[in-house]
Amino acid sequence: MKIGEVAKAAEIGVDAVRFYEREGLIEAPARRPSGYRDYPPEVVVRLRFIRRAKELGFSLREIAELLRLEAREGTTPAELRRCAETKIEALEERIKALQRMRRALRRLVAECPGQGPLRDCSILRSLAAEEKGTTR
Amino acid sequence: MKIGEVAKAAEIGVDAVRFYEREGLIEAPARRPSGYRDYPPEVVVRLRFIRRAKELGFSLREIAELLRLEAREGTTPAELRRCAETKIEALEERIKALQRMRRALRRLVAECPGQGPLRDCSILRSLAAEEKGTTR
DNA sequence: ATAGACCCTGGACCATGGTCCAGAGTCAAG
DNA sequence: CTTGACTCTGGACCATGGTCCAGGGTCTAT
Repeated sequence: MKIGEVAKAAEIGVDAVRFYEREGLIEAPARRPSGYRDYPPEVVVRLRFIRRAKELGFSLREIAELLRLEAREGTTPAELRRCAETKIEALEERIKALQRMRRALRRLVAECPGQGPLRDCSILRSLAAEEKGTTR
Repeated sequence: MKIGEVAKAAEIGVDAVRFYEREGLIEAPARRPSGYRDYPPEVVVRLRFIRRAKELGFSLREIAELLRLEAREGTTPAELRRCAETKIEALEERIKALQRMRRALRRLVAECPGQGPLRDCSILRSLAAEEKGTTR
């Protein structure tokens, strides 16, 4: 596949594809005699993963780490396991924080528009919790 | 409270506080005769919210929208309700995507390091789903 | 064999979300 | 009444994650 084809399939720009290659998120593909990049179709899955993970708020650095896990490139199995577990914990915190935010919004919808004295549905406080001690 | 105090309490830099003021995420505080900004303590909650939401991958624009919801500044109650519901749906997609990713990582931990033929625990595919039609 | 769509490299430029001065004033402790 | 920590404004600068040329080659259809 040519770069324009994979870019379109992954719904990103061709420049982004080349950028990810430079940044080491995808490996440099084979070249045709013309010099054109020639991609295997699997790269599309990888590119879509990158796009979606970015939308979820992961940095390219974090995405690179996830991709390294996927490729099982953490030296030993034990090392890989430890690394994956760290990532799982971080994901869990993130999920919980989003759930708290959702709960606050649900209360806003359920209680507030009734024009009553509107009980506590503070979105602000939904993220007040500190994760001290759990992570890092 | 002086800017250095709120910044420390919210665990961000004083420059960030002034930046958020310029960007309209917090309102310009009263000034002392000296010209020093003088904050009410509540601003700390708001600043912590901004910091945490940023860590969750929200842009300042999105955070501003959430803060507007919190302040019930969506014109009519119906409008506010509609807006909040949109945000809830978006949150739900995000939560689901993170859960899929977590599941993939859990499988990686559970199955792979046993050096067996390692079954399918593709992290890549955990985000393959497209949200077409649901949002927007 | 030529137009139009695509690809190459390299570098300029952009938005976001800040940080880091400089130069000047403020404030609390000793 | 001076020293050191803090604050002010304004502007330069930074990292991230790209986009957008320019100048040139390639490919395919007519």
